[in-house]
Amino acid sequence: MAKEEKKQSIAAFITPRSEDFSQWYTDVIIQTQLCDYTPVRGCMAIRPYGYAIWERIQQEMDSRFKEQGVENVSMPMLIPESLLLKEAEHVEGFAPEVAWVTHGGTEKLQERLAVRPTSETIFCEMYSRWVQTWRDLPMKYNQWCSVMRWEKSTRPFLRTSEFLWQEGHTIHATPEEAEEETLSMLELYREVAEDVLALPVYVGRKSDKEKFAGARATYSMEAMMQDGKALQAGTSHNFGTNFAEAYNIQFQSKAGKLEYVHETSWGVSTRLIGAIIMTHGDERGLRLPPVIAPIQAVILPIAAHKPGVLEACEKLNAELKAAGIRVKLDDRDTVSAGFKFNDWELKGVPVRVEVGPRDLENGVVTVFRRDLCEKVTLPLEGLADALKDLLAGIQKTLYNQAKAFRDERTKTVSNIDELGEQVQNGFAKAMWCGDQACEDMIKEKFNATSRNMPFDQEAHKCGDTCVCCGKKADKVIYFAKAY
RNA sequence: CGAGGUGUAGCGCAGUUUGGUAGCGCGUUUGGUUCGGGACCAAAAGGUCGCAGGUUCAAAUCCUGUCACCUCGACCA
Repeated sequence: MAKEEKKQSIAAFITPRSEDFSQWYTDVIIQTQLCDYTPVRGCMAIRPYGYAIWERIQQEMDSRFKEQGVENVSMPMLIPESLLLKEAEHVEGFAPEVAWVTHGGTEKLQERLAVRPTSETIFCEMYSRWVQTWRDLPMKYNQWCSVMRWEKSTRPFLRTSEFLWQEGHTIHATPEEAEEETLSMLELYREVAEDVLALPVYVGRKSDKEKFAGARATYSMEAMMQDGKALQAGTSHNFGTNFAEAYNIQFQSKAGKLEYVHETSWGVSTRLIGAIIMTHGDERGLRLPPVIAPIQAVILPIAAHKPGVLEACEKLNAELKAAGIRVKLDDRDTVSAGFKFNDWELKGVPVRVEVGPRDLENGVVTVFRRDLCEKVTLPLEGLADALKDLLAGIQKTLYNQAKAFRDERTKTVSNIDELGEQVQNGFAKAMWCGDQACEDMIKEKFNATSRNMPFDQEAHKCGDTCVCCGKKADKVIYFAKAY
């Protein structure tokens, strides 16, 4: 009976995922100390454990950017109103969510300054000064920074007023190069999402309705959360010469002619952390993919007061560290082993290595893998190599589980009723005529939006009439409710 | 911006209907016993009840206003 009570109190730490997904998410992020609410409306504080995940994502992304010849820069946080206003579509898209600086100290400013919601405009302005000739091209710059958008409703990591991200901005001499850049950055994002974050994604092109304000074409990767809703996890835009014309970014070509540059931009944000939580988390809390887990393995001394236990743990700690595993020895003597088990499971550490007197007698350790919540016994000898294999296996398992879930919840639909039903549950793959009126109606009826159109349309073709209006249709597209 | 909800100790809440000494659980601190799945005992610290005004002998409680946050919409990179 006492046991039952205890069980209930443990369960009470997190709202069951099955009961209330939204509350589960909030409970998990707060209790794992990834972030916290602040006195600033819609803005969160990212705590050390959450920021460590972001740093891992940054490292993985940044090294790949650099391999692609992208260089990092830093642009001002404030953008003069006149500069922001130069490209009409862009302004219209962002105006409702811009925060303004109106005063410097006690003096009212001559011209308001926008807190950047994104930095296309300032990059354009600077590119127009920096580029002269075709020999200067391409220019491929990126910045890691925060931006601010005055969102009406916010959720930690998924949509906050201020958020951390990277924004890459490139300019090219030809449309072909710009398109190639746009697609190769999307591919880079897909690779990081799937191989590093274990997030299966659908990549494809956005409809005109859903594309970025001022873009000729927008491509995205879309992940499915455990409630069946879509999360746009990264975007890559091809602006053509749209911004170049508005901001007068010209260069002299080989033929001696003045031409506009072809421009791209692409970004991912701390939203990816939200995606990891909502994709891999379970009833016990987080499950972090080993590649980005700040702590990959935690060593837990059992009966630490018994002779030899702590020493063995310290030795193992040094060995695993030397082998390149991000390991932590939890030698707190203020909490029980049972508490630590739950604590590290909540925090999603991929493996836990238990070292107790009984293990040491037999020259083994007890290893718990967080993905399957299973315990296995491994020999102490050569443990580092065994753990590396195990971590690789966990990475794969998390990806496979997420992919199986997504695939199961993605269904081809052929009429509006089927679509309406399917988007309650997951992604609907359908044929679409290309008319925005159909997207509007689907949004109106089911609160679902088009996500993107797969690149290999022929391979995904699933009919020839529009899911909404029934007219002739030649586009395959995914619909879903989205975050 | 619309609908609903919540503001009382670090956290979670009761108390508000019917005004009358500020409560409970968890956590924290100290000491002791424990230690292979969220330990136990004892003692202690901690709150101008979101904020402002009003009614009253007396307000966490009633009235007016206001702010913040949460959920669901609407809006949206």
